[in-house]
Amino acid sequence: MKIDPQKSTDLSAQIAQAIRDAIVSGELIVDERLPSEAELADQFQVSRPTVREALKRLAAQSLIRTQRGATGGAFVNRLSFQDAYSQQITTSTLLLSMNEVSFDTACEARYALERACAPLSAQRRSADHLATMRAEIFRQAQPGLTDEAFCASDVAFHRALVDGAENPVLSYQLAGAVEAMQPLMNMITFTARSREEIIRLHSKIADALEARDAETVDAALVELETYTRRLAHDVAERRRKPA
Amino acid sequence: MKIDPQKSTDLSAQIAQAIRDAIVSGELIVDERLPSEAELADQFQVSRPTVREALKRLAAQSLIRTQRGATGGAFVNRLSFQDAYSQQITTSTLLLSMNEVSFDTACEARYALERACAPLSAQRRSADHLATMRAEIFRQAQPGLTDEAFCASDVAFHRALVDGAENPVLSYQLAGAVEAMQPLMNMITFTARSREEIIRLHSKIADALEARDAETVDAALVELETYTRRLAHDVAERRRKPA
DNA sequence: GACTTTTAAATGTCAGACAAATAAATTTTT
DNA sequence: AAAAATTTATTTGTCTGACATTTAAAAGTC
Repeated sequence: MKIDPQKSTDLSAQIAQAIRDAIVSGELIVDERLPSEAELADQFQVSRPTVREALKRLAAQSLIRTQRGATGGAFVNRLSFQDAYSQQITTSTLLLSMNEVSFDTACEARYALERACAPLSAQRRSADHLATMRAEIFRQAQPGLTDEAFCASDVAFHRALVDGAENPVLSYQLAGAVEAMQPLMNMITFTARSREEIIRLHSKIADALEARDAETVDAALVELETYTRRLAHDVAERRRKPA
Repeated sequence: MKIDPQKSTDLSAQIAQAIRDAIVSGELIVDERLPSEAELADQFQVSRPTVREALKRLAAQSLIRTQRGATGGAFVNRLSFQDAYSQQITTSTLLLSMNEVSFDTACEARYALERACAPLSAQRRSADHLATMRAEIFRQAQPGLTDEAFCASDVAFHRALVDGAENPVLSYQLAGAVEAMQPLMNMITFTARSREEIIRLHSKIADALEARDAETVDAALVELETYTRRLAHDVAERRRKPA
């Protein structure tokens, strides 16, 4: 691991990259302890604060974890699906909120991906997944539910659908697509009528999954996508020329 | 923005989280300048190195960028699709390499997602996308191509397929799935015979996309998935009881 | 007015120190 | 001898203060 002191970028960024490369390439393996901050400072010929800045960069990506004390230090972290999930959700959410991505574009991507899970989910969903979906449908039918709570339940429903495919990689990839839509969905006001329709489609999906009927799940997802986009479109219309 | 000095976690982590929350919630908007490090140190009642560690954490996630000089400082960064891509690829790659994800699982996820793009790509692909795909197919047919180069070209081919859907959100989500497979694919030795078969299927995909025939694209992708999994399976077999 | 120089403000880096946590080694007590 | 308490060494976490470097604006000069 070497750094180029001539380079224009920050030393801490260079050091972080050097260590990151070592991890990605397998030179440093999971749970391996890195040299102490003092030793790293020596190796890279920089001060300890600079090394620490580099380590914090890596910690922010969950690539390392640190422990204090006699046997402490920085250790290569096994990136858990959980950590990967939350990073993906943060990144996806920010990406959508900062780049004027149209609702249609995001919605299209989300449903395209979700439909990719549907056949697998129809094949493999457990009773547990089904129970989660039914429970969320029940919650969505409660009167007096806020729009935010309705959206959150919607996300939980769709996550159960995705998780039903029993493929952790797929669940991970979808987490961003589904959760990042929530802020966009929150702009929609769900009337009693529209909630009813959504619940109807959710039920249709749950029923079809129970029957392991992939085609009907797909059809219901298409319907749901169309309906959601219509709702968003109406909101946009009403905002353009209000009452 | 407040932090709790009682909390057990690092001060720099708490400060980073406080600022991150402010960005995600929209309290801090794109291109807005954060207070200087000295001012932040004052506000949070910590020292400047601690503030700097927090800022480096945020920089590692591309949430802020820093500039030196008189009008410099830390600015809220507009998360570009490019930045989001690379983060996703790094995370996905590490996730797969560190968690003993089976080739089958990763492969299934990848092709499920890719097939989700196929209909859109058949509808919208430009001549440019097609040209890229043809060029990569041509490259793949070159004799003397290393396995790594063949894999890289394979990735480029599939990226063109995904990009053909003309949905940046979809491209972003797929980037991880497609690129993260590359290290796994690199474990396969591509014989002349297997390359021939892959090229045949790639050509079939390109032809179908040219004809805007979504169904054939889908069928070819299924074939390709099956074939790829068979190849990986054979490698695993051969490794278990060698020659 | 155009060019050069100065200045001020900000980040980048360094050195050295102390605090706090933690496990191992040592000592004391039972 | 075993158990408990204490000490010690190591490492990260944090602070202070300083200087270097970069950069744009302000001041000065022709």
